[in-house]
Amino acid sequence: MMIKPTESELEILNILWSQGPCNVRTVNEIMNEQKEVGYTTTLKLMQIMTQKGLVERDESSRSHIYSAKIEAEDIQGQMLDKLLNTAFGGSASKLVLSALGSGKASARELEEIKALIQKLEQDGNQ
Amino acid sequence: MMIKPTESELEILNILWSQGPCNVRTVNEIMNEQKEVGYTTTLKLMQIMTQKGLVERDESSRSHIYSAKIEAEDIQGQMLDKLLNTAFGGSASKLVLSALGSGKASARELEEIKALIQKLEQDGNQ
DNA sequence: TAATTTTTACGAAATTATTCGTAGAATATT
DNA sequence: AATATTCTACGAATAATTTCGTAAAAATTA
Repeated sequence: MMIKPTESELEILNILWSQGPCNVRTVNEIMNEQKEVGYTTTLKLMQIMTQKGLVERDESSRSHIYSAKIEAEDIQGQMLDKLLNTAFGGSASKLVLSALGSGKASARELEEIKALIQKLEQDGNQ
Repeated sequence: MMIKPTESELEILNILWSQGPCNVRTVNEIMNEQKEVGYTTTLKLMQIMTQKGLVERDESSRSHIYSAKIEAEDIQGQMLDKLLNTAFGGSASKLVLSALGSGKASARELEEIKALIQKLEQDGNQ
C-alpha cells in the first residue's frame, strides 16, 4: 500500500512536480504565493517527507535539492480512487459527470475524453 | 465558504446519504462493517457534526435521529474541485481520463458521459 | 577577519482530529 | 420495584498534523 501524503505534503509535491527538483527556499517562496508559511515550517515538512520516502534529496551542495520520489500519476490515481469511494459511492460516472458538468473542461479536452471513450468501447466490444 | 468534513465525518455523511435519517446505533453498526469503532466514538463525532451544522437531529424520540444537512452533490463537487486543484493541477481532462482509464465505468456509464459531452459541445457552439 | 545572512537540525508547542471512559438519565425487562 | 440495557453528555486521553523557535554550521558580505 502506497503512502498517503497529508494535505501540506501534497502541496509540496505539487510544487516539486511542476517545478522539478528544487531547494526549500524555492518551495517556500512558491507556497507563500498562496498563504504565509514560515521557512522552517516548509523545511520541517520536507524533512519529514524525506523520512517517509515521499521525496529524496541531494545533499551535495549546501542547500539541499529535493525531488519528488513518487509519480504524480500514482498519487493522483490513488486520491481519485479514494474520492471515488468515499464521496461518490464508487460510481465513476457520477464523478466524471460532476467533473465535466461545471464547465471546467475546454472543447479540446472534451475531444480527448471522447476519443478515450471511443477506445474503451471498442476494446470492450472485442 | 462551505464547511469541509473530515475523513471520519465524510464516512458518516455517506451512511446518512445512502440510508437516509438514522440514529447513532445504526450508523455505528454500518461503520463497524468496515472497521471497529466504539459506539461513543461515533456518537461524539455525530455530536460534533451537529455543532458544525453538517447534520441535524430530531430529538423528539429518545434515540435522536440524525440527517445530513448538506447535499451529497455539494460536498462531492467541493471535494472534486479540491482534488482537481491540489492533485491534478486544475486539469479536468486529466482527472477524467484518469477516472475512466482504469476501467471503472461500465458501458452504460460511458454512454451517459458521451451524452453529456455532446450536450456540452452543443451548448458551447451556440 | 568580523558581522551578516543562509542554511540545516532538532525539539517542542499549537492545532486538529479521533477515540473512548464514565456518569447519569430514560427505557425496557424480569 | 429492582435490575439491566440503551442512550446522551461531557471531558479528557491519544494521535496526527502543522507550525515555529532556537542553535549551530557554512557561506557570503562588509
